Amino acid sequence: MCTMKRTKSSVIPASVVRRLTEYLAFTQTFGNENGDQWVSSQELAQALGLTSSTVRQDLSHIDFSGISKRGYHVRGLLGVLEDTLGANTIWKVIVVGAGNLGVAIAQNDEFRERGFNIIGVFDKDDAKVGRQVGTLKVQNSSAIKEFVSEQGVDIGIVAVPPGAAQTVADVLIASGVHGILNLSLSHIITPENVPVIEARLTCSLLELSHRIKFAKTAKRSVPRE
Amino acid sequence: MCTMKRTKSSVIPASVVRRLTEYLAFTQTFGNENGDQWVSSQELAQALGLTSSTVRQDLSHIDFSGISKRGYHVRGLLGVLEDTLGANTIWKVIVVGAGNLGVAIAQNDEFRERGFNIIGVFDKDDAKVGRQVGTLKVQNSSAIKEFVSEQGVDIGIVAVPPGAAQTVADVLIASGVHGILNLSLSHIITPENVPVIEARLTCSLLELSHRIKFAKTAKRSVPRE
DNA sequence: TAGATTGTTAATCGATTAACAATC
DNA sequence: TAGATTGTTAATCGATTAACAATC
Repeated sequence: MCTMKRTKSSVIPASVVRRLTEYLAFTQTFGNENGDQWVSSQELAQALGLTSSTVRQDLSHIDFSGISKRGYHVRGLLGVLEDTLGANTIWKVIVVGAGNLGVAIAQNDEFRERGFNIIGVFDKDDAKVGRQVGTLKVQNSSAIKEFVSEQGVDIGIVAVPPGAAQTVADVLIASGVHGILNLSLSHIITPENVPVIEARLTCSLLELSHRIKFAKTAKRSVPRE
Repeated sequence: MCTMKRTKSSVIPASVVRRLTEYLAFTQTFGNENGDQWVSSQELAQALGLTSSTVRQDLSHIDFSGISKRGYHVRGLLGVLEDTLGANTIWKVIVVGAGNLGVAIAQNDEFRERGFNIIGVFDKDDAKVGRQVGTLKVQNSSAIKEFVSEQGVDIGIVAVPPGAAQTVADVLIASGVHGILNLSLSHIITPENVPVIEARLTCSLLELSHRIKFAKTAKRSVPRE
């Protein structure tokens, strides 16, 4: 199913990778909805609020060619995007922090369906340890290290209160995870070989809050073609 | 409590606003932890993986001055950041989509504590309508418009399946919300006067997945001073 | 063939960093 | 005073957009 193509140039800029995830999401629904074989840079741009130029630049980073006058073959594009983003890889994931958010993440089937297989939930609060979360039981945070190395956990999701985030991240890194998704309010610093993605809802809400407050003076950055 | 200062230049770039939210988060815990009166651009930079130059540039966008040899007064900085980000404003928020994620968001006390007051949860699935979510009952999506205009809802959080996201957004916009937080997989297009922030966990996980897969060739972008 | 759309180069724009005078 | 740290200007770097030859 997944051809062993590699990306053309070795490093794809983060800004481009972020948009690749959007192209993937769009292409997936696009294919389903109207069985179209082809999608143009123009169409992609319009759907995602970009210029067609940006789309073509972005897609030039992956090892896949469009065809003049037609555009990009939808299923082919889908396949290459999946390869590039690791969307067809099964990852072993644990969640640290069994608060509201952590529990919700752990129970969310969507992640599993997309290959992010949550196989453990941890909390340092004894009152939460042992609780059932979907098919899993909350384990004590002291067990993280052993669990990660025994199970070969790839990704740690950090969903703890701000003060504890860096400490938890340090444990995860020492335990051997390959990447971290940070949902906690405070920034996490990791060594070069452990990428971290910050996905903090409160920060996003504050950004929105600012934009609303100063909406009159703000200019949008979404071009229409 | 909130001095009526305004930002210096009318528009703060989105990249800067995003970091302001991080400065805020850091400053809040920094103040609490070690009662320090002053924080330098150097310290902020180190904590957040930036250069001190970036920090000073960023802070030059807000109407607040540091003092040579000492840095920035922590409480003062905190106040101005809160003003700029609207962190001391109470917003009325509704959640559309009562799936796992939507329900988790609605029940998460942290948002309420930070001024994002969730006063309604909606779903178009009759099976979910009427269910209790914390102190709220899930309402039918058909009631969104009336609810938004009557209650003066400011922010709509979209947590529905990808196909439905734009439709839901359109209803929210027509109903008069001032901003949208999009948690659904697909991109949302809004008119200029309704800012939208994309906060999609699956996209973040895919970004992480890519970075892990191609870690050897990737360069980190977090400078150390 | 003629027209549309790609891939790519060059131009523009914006964001980050370096450097340093001002100042506490 | 001497030294440290700000605020700001200028330089660099990277990302986006425009333009157009190649091509299907």
